[in-house]
Amino acid sequence: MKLATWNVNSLKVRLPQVLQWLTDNPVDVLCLQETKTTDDKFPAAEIEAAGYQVAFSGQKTYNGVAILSKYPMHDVVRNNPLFADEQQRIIAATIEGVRVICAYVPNGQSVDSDKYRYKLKWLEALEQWLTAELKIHQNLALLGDYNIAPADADVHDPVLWQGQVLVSEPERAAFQRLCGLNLADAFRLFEQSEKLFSWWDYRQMAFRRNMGLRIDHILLSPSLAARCTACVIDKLPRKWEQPSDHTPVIATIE
DNA sequence: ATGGCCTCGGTTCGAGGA
Repeated sequence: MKLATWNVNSLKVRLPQVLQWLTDNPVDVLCLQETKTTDDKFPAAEIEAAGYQVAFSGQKTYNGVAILSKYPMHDVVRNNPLFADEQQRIIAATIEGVRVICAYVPNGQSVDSDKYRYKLKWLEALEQWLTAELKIHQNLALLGDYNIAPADADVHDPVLWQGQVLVSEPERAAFQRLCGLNLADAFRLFEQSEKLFSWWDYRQMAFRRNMGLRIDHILLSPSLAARCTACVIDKLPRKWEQPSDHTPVIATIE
């Protein structure tokens, strides 16, 4: 089973790329973030025509998440039941015995902002909900845009980024608390090259200069981590015309 | 160079992203 996550930065703009990517990478499950579209405008027919079932939770202009699956989805849940949130940032479904949670963690803007405090509260509530979910589901995968680079190895220039949003200690501590629920960062289960990232700013020719961060992650419960044989970042779509600033991450479960 | 880009909504700019 292959599980993937991709922040597409507008599904309306990126739908052709998503369909192309699925043709090239026929994963079983693809979690999308920043669909930026209301549910009535979601391109379900086009995705279904490509052989995927779809569950989505969107809003106008901002946020929005979706799960694309080759297999039926059960017990679909939108948002964290422990956290009242106007923003559509979570959708979950059980697929082939795996609880798949697709998350778009708030960006936080800057460490002194209200948005940052919202981010930390949001992550705390996510931890609480995951604790309950893990008691119910042995096989659980949390995929998405975490907007956190967990360690300096995930940052192109740790000195430049020190203390900044996406990298700050409270955010990293929140990420570690998720790992403390016995969730494993699939990417770090394997030996990886240095300076592999999942996001690059549109400005400053950041992609060409590999000025990136690894902020898109797949966390796996112990039973899934034991069956995980690979986790890779696919840089290719970042080289396409009019790309998302994020690129897909894929985990293989045997 | 305390900024550069992309998307959206909806107008010709501001908000938000990261």
